[in-house]
Amino acid sequence: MITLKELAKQLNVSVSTVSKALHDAKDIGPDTKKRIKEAAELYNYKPNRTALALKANKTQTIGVIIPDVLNQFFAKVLHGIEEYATTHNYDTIVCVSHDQMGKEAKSVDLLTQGRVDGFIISLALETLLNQEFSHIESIQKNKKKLVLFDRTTEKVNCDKVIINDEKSIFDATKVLIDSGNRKIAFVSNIEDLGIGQMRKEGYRNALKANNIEVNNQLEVDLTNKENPHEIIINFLKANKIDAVISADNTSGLMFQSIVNKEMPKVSSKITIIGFSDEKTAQLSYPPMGYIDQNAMKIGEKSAELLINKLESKTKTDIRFEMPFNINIRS
Amino acid sequence: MITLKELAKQLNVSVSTVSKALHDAKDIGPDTKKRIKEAAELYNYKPNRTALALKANKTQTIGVIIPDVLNQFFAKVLHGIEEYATTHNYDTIVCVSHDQMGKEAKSVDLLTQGRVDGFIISLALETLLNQEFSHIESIQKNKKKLVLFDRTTEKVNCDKVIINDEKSIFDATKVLIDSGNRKIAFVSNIEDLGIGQMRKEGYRNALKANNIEVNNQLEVDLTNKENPHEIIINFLKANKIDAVISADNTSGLMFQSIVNKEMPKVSSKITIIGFSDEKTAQLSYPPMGYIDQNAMKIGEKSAELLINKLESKTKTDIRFEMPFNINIRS
DNA sequence: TGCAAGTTCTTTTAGTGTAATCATAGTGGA
DNA sequence: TCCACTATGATTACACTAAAAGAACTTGCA
Repeated sequence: MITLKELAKQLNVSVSTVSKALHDAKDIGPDTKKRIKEAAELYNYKPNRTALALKANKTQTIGVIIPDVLNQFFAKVLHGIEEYATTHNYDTIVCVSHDQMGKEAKSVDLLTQGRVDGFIISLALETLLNQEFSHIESIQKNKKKLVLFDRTTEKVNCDKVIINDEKSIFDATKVLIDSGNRKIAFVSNIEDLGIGQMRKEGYRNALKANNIEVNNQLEVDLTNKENPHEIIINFLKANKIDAVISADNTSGLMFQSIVNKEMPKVSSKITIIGFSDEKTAQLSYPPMGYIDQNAMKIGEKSAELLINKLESKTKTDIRFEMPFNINIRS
Repeated sequence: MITLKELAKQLNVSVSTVSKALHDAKDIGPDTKKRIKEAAELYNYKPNRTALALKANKTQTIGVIIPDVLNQFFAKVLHGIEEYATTHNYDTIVCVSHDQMGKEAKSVDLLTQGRVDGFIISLALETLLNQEFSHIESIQKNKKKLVLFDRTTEKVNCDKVIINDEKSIFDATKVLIDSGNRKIAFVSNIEDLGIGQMRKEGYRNALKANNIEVNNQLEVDLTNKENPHEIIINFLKANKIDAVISADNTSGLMFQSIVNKEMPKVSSKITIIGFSDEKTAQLSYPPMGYIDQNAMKIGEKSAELLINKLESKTKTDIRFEMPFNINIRS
């Protein structure tokens, strides 16, 4: 952790000579330059990033605020952000809002004070319920850049990376219908989220579009339930189903395990699709179908949009809709 | 983002007066103090953290380097770190090593240059294989503090938070034996990790300690296998088992789903224990037993150790062994 | 030969936001 | 009048970069 000053002293030149030499300025003599560079190498000199940040008023750091790191979706997005940021020479500071507006606002506040250049945020549930965005708007007031993803709002103008939740479930349901399934159950443990509602809409709309009656007997709500297994078992006893759509990334797994146990003879014939990925889908047997939201790409895209704004490569706000893939076992 | 200077100009006083007033220095007149504080409130003045960092040579930031964010264990540890750090007024910069030594070293290098005060690291697989720790040692050379967790090494002296992998599996296996199980299978998809080996040792030692013959026919290796389902199915056909121990946090789930399908009549009688948590265990039916490593607490403890060092509350290196809990369905 | 102009290298200065130390002006009491 | 005290201001340092200034030297031309 040697500084320019110390290096200069060692070499008996001024601080600025060292600085210039290391920046390959043309007005420094070739031998001086060489001498200085060698010394810098020797002492492993690296400019202090804090000092650079202060001088340039640019921290090369992105603030990420997500509702939850334990959720696979957000973890994957974070992963994508981290990867893109690192390769573009930015650091990533992570804050978790726990879906609480207060924590979200506090994180924004803390990071705004010269800590980060911009934010990538997926809004807390509470923020969306209250429709209270003043803390988010303060980001822009303070001239920081902002990208929202997944949990966004129309009330704030900024870059956004969104997912067409309605369409993804619509399409998945249609796939099931097209393969001849009629009695399609809908399981969800995120009925309390807006995206949960939109996904349910997608399911219902797909049924309607194919002249299948919507029957809320087939909609299984596991949200915050104590006894999900019992609910599913009772449901299976009461209803004969062809296929299952899961609105989240875990209840499909649970469903499959129970179907296997309770109705092993037909379980292979019941197709289950959830929001998941290759690896997780493999955990169920037979492997679940899954809607891949490309979570990592969402992270990468968000970071890309933000960094482009920070480096003035784009001026206008971009609304990017991430495409999704539907994979089912054949 | 108003600065002291601007505030001073507004109020027609000097910068230092404002600074002092806001710090409640006793040598500032009460009405001046009040006037300044009101203005600071009005303009929402907050000291610039970068400037503070430069001045105090303290960033109030922790660098966390983990092999993978998508792994539930590391995500939980990160969560614990973030939580403890936030409540103690530290930010958390996250880097992912992807188990590559090069990335780990680069992250260390980048963050060492005045970016963070200390590190919390779980070593990359490659680092452990190569037994090459110079980049880790450089942290201490640069007077930064260091805490290692889970994937640690005896070759570096620092605070450590460790898990007794051997004992956790040993105890879990013993629980199974004590309930009368004899043919206990061992499944793992982390045979390539040191902890995977230690866990297998724990399993074997428990068998030996209870006079049960170790039979490597019962040890199922799924590490990096293309067709894990097939392997498990074949295994089940060839061996009649009483119980299963999983060395990782996913293969147990897969096993349960397959057992349900292939042998529904006895599947309830086959107890499966893996490394997991309440919520994940619930995804299998019947719910898996699980060894809870208290991952979040590992994160909290690591952050606590680091921050205590940073704030000179402790001097000596601490080696903390995190206790674990074994939960099985009754 | 002498000196201006130009070239090459190096140093000085300024500035980023903050806080601690040091300095100064003004007031009131002895 | 002078000291002590109060209130405020100026300076410095943190590590760095960029712009401007300065010094030393060479070149070119009368």
